Amino acid sequence: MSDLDLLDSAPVADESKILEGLNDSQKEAVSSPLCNALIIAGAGTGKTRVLVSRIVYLISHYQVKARNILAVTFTNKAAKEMRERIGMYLNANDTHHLWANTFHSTCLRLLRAYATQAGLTPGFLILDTDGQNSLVKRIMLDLKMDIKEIKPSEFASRISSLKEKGMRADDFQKRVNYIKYTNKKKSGTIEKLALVYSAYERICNQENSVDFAEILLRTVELLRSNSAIREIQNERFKEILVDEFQDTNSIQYELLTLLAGKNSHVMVVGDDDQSIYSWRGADYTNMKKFLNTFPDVHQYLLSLNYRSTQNILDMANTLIEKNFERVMLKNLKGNNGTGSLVSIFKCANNRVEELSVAKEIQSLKDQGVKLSDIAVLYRNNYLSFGFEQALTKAKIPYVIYGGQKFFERAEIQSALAYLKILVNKKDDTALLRIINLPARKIGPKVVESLRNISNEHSCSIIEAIEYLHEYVSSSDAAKELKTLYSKVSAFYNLYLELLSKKETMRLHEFVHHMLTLTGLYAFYSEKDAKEGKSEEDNSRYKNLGVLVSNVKEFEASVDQGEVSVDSENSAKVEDQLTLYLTNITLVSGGEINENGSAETMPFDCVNLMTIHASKGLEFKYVFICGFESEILPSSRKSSSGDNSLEEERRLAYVGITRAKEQLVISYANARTMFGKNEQKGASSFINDIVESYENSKNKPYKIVTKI
DNA sequence: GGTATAACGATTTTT
DNA sequence: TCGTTATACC
Repeated sequence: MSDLDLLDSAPVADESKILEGLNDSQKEAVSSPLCNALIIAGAGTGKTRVLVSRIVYLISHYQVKARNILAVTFTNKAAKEMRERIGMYLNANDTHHLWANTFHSTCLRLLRAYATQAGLTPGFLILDTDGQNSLVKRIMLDLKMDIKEIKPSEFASRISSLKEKGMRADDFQKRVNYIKYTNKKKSGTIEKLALVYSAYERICNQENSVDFAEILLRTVELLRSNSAIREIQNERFKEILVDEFQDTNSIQYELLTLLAGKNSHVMVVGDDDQSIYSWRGADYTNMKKFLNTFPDVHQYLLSLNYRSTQNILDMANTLIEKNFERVMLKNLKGNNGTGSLVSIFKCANNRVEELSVAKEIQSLKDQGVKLSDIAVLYRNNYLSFGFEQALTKAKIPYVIYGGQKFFERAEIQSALAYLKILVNKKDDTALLRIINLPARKIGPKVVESLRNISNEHSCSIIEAIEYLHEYVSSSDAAKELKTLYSKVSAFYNLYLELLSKKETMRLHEFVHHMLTLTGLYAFYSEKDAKEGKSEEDNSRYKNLGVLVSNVKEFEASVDQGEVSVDSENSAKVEDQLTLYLTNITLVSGGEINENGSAETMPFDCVNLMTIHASKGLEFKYVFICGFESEILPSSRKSSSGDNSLEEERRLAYVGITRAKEQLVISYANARTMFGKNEQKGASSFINDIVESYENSKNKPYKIVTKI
């Protein structure tokens, strides 16, 4: 046993303290024996607290070593929160050894450690959604497909969901052949998809890049096929905990079965009533599956709600009762008293709705309510516009969650593309983005010739240029190739210079240098000027500067050891730039402020967001707007799941259960949308609730008419 | 290689 | 309605 291991097993917090303040059912779950367990945790019932306490309990009571525990979440935000909360109980060493991460970073860590065995070249990069779309587009154009008929993004997302079902391109091709054989018609689209998928798979391999779904699928395949590696993980992960289990898809489920060994235990926490991502592949029936397939699953139910008043919970309970496909029926009980009645604003039209909500917020503000305690939620992003206007008019500050993300901006993506080709010269997707940006007279003709060479030699475009360079320096080179090289030589020299400079300076200095040398700074500041953008207001030039700051901040956090450079299994020390690029595609935390750090609002303001984005959050005052037919439930039929009505109901349920003290539900009888005037009226969900309380004297709501 | 014009299409979103 | 995007055309 090493010194580290001794430290590792030292008890950290005393047991009574961990269980202190928990209610009986929470205590039961936290102190569960070492076994497989399913915790069904209703909204606001302290699910994260139970998970955190359980981990601490495993270490202090069962003497499980921190390094033998794996906690998995869906979002980085949730992972970060969990690590922070656990960190308050554990010593630094335990916290360091514990794996508390998203599914994707967990898998990525394994893939980095076993890159070769997984069929990857170390240093592979992650292809984000934009990159994926542009690659699919490139493929479809090459295959002479009509990208108007089928949008590349449509195929891209279908490829992702195939991967999430564990289906590879050749599996899919076989299935398509079978369908073609049995059902002669209507196979056109899927035949095309099969072609695109197989080309996509091939190019990703060539370019040494993996998309999000690939990270999971490759890990599953690695563990499936390599029993030695699988056994190491089984040995290591004795206790596995999963948050938001209702959001797992089939590949994630399989991953869990592969990570858990015969002697491991899996504890999953979830709420089927809050499953709102099935359109993205999430399958809450995994909860039932878990119960039926894992051995001896203990079940725990948390239904005491610490968040909301009983009136709010009654609304939620009444609504969700209409769902038939629930895994576990639960009725949320609160301990915060009855509270005030839920208001249903019945508005003449959307303008009235917007003004009424703004007016109500104004009066809360006048009562001294903190604006950050207020949220305006809506089903669709485009509904935010009217509320923005009304709030602006009333001079009430607000933030919108989930606008355009910093790293998705064109200028940032271009800068990153330059960085990517320096780390991974096989990344043609990145190269094609910037080979002629800023313009350097490398048009489609030149690019085509380069791609012909790269196809011939089955190498990347940069490698093709390298090859050209060598060939041209030899005496009797063909004339066409000489002229071709002369057109790209300036770019090639730039590439070489960047490559060598990269090694001589600090990363953020290098990025700054790169932006100057490539001419991106000049290019974008000119563009800003042309469009009359003031230097300050979100100019692209400024954003490039923010990128440099962000890199600087990243460097500082690496120095402080905050970013885990995995020391176990893999002895390889990652290139810092690779690490940065991976980090921002996988862990980019949304908005970034002018200092390059994760954004927190410096002043008090109202929160505007979709109901989806509000999951996991809570606010004292919540307005759910546009609670109308065709909007909620949405009139659009989902492509895959046919239970869309139940999912929409769960979505409304999630919205309602965000509110702690006061809830306003509003709808408009008439709405101008996309220039057209439409009559909509109350959501069927409102009608259902009203009907349920028809003969009741104790209605949890009141209807307020606004004209 | 940049600009004008037409055409399109518009749930939800994390990794 | 409004923003993005592909295409045609200098």
